[in-house]
Amino acid sequence: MIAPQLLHKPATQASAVAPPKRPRGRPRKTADERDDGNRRPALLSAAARLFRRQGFDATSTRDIAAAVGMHSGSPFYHFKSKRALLCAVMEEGMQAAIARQSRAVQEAPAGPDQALQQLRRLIRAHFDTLHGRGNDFVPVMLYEHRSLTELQRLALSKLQHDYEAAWTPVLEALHASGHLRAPVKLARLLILGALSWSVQWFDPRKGASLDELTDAAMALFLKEC
Amino acid sequence: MIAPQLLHKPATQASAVAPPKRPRGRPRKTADERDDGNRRPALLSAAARLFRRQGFDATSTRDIAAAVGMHSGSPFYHFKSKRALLCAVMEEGMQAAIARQSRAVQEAPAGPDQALQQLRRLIRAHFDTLHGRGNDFVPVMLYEHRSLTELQRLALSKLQHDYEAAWTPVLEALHASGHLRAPVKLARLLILGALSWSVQWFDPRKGASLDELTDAAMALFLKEC
DNA sequence: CCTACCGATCGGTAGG
DNA sequence: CCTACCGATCGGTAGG
Repeated sequence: MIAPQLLHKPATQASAVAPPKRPRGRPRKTADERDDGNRRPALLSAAARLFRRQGFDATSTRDIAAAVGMHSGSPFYHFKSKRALLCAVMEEGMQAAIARQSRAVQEAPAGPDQALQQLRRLIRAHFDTLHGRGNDFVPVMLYEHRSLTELQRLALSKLQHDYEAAWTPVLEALHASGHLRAPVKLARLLILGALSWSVQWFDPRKGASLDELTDAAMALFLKEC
Repeated sequence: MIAPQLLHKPATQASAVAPPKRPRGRPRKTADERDDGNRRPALLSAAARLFRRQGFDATSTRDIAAAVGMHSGSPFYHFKSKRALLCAVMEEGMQAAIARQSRAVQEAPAGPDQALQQLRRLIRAHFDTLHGRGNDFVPVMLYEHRSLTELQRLALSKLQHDYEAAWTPVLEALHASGHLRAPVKLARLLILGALSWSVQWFDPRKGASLDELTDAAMALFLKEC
């Protein structure tokens, strides 16, 4: 019989540098039950931040390990390759972006200018995805798409399609009402490009705010009517 | 004693692999007179193509050397580092782009809608710079800006500024005439982004042509009036 | 521009 | 998740 208090971690512990002691006791059966399972999100976040700042090739797996207090070989316990880690970052980012996007669109109030409000919310949600605090996952995808294998690209293309698909009905409505003159398909590509390119120049600490950016984008793409 | 013929290479020789014989005769004095002086443009073109396709980090200097039939150390005879080669590619690309752009703007006929025609030509010239045959230099700049040193970025920023500056008076005229509603500075950033992002999705072999793309962009950004 | 080479770094792994 | 390590690759250089 094991004393109950031995099943608990010590209260004080240098959590960032020293590896936490493994909890002992009953055997762990599923991956979710493992204590080290919760290092995976930290690994993903650190990788996203470093990949965004330095690029995929310029970031070593040793950099990533060090950023979360691991030793050089340990990331490969969680991900079978550096590329798999990159792909996981992108998938995580796209899932969060899709969730954020559909939340935003659903909040748009019904009314005569509903499509306009929906577009505004899509644009604003996109900027949040790119420039929100800690949102490095999707910018990594925009930059490092080329570093994936063909198979990984295929896995991601469904998520990308879902993300972009949300724009089509809104743009079609705006085209029908005369707010948008360009062909819908090209308009979608150009609009998403205009917004996404902001990762190259937008600095949250100076210049326009995300709200002002959203206003400017709306004014640029839409006719008054 | 060694038979003289053993000192000569065999007469038949695969020319792509074997290095060409040096011309003999009078000594060469200036760099321009050297036979190898004309290998530099080939090196730049090969580097641009490979950097665009594979990325800067994923392309080795050995890849580049092989693409022009050199041996692995020889590119460093022409460029003092891999980064210097990258920077030269970008400078070359920006100079060509600026020349192409000012040619295009000057061709615009005077008239009541001159600013409209100038914007159309700016857009079309930008697409040519990104998607014209052999125009890999500027796309490399858009992708690999991060791989430069701080000093190199500084050297390039003047060229970039000159390129972007050409858009401002045109956009200001269109703003004044009511064709453009968004603030000029943000409009310029968003427009250039929309166009530049096309390196991610445009395929000259299918879908819209560059002329159709230009039409769509004009329709997207401008009001009828 | 070639030959021959170096030092450093990197992704990844075996075994515990 | 750590320890200890490997094979491969890479940018760059000395000397000719």
